Amino acid sequence: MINAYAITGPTASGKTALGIAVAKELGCEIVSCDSMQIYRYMDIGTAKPTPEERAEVPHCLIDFLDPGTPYSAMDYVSDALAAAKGISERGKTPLFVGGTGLYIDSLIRAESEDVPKSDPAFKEKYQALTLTKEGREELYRMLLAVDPQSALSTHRNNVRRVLRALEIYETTGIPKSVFDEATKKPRDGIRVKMVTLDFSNRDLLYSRIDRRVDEMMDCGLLAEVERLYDLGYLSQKSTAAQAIGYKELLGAIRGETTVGEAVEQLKQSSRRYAKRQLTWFRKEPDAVRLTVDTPDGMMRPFSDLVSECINIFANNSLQGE
RNA sequence: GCCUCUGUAGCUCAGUUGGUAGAGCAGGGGACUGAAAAUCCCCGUGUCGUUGGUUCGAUUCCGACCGGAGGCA
Repeated sequence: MINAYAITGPTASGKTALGIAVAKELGCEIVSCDSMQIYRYMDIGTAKPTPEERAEVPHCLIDFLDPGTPYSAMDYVSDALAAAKGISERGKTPLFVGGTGLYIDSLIRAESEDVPKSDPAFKEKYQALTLTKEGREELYRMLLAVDPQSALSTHRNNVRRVLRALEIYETTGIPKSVFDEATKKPRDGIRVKMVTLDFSNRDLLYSRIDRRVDEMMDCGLLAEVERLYDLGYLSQKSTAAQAIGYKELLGAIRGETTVGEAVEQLKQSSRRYAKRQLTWFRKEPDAVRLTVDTPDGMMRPFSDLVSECINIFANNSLQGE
């Protein structure tokens, strides 16, 4: 049994600094849980921990792929489990830090064996149908016919999910809803105590996001995006091209918008992303919520957050144990 | 000082031939297991600037006042 900790929360909530401080106190090594920090060259825009920060505490699952290399939640699970195992065997505790909710959940919850990999060729096959409303309706009807349970829990407009469910049925003959049953249980072999950072005052979160974007621009985000563009990493299908910050500034580099407009869009995309993250983490059944701000709209003292987080991790009488 | 235009949701504006109002954006809520920083769903009550008048009834018509923009002096 691997015992591990996790710190999650929306972008700009202070996960990175808190994680490092807690890791130093508790003798942890950090396993990143971020779908974009895995890529090299995307440093400023992903708010990747700096080399100095990474020198303080070992980090893994950062900076190990070229942008555009396909990577999935299941790739993350196997990489993260391997990393956690290694840390655990060295007598340390893995501390997962990051904001990619799907990755964390996939790691924590059980998975069904035999779920087929996602195959790009399958998407190609139905590409034409996804382009029209009639085609999308047809895809949905196909799913309804073979896997009504998944169809009913998936909106007909959500083409990605409809396609994925269809793919699973076509390749296995078994409805996706059957495989999904397995994910309701916790994963064997690992137990994760999770703290999610939360704000009582969202205006504070949003002003932190706005300020951080300005700081990223001051640190040369535009040049970073230009470099990725020149290296050819921001093509249509690339993961990097869908990353917040990169996709907005790409428009400015191409002359479609001004840099000022792109920065405003970037801020807004980040705010919306943070909101989605809050929605996700709010629903984590066993996570302990750590409110990082005070009622009058200030961040709580960092040392208080560190000690409170440590207390939560050290407390063995959590629910379900 | 006079004239014209204008004041409706956080913002930009529609609209009501008089029966207390609706779009876009912003914002809020939610879903989510092999693309997830992705993808998708749901949500619009606001002293219709203030105050008198006409009217069964005014946000709508009339007057005055207050704020804003422009023009003439």
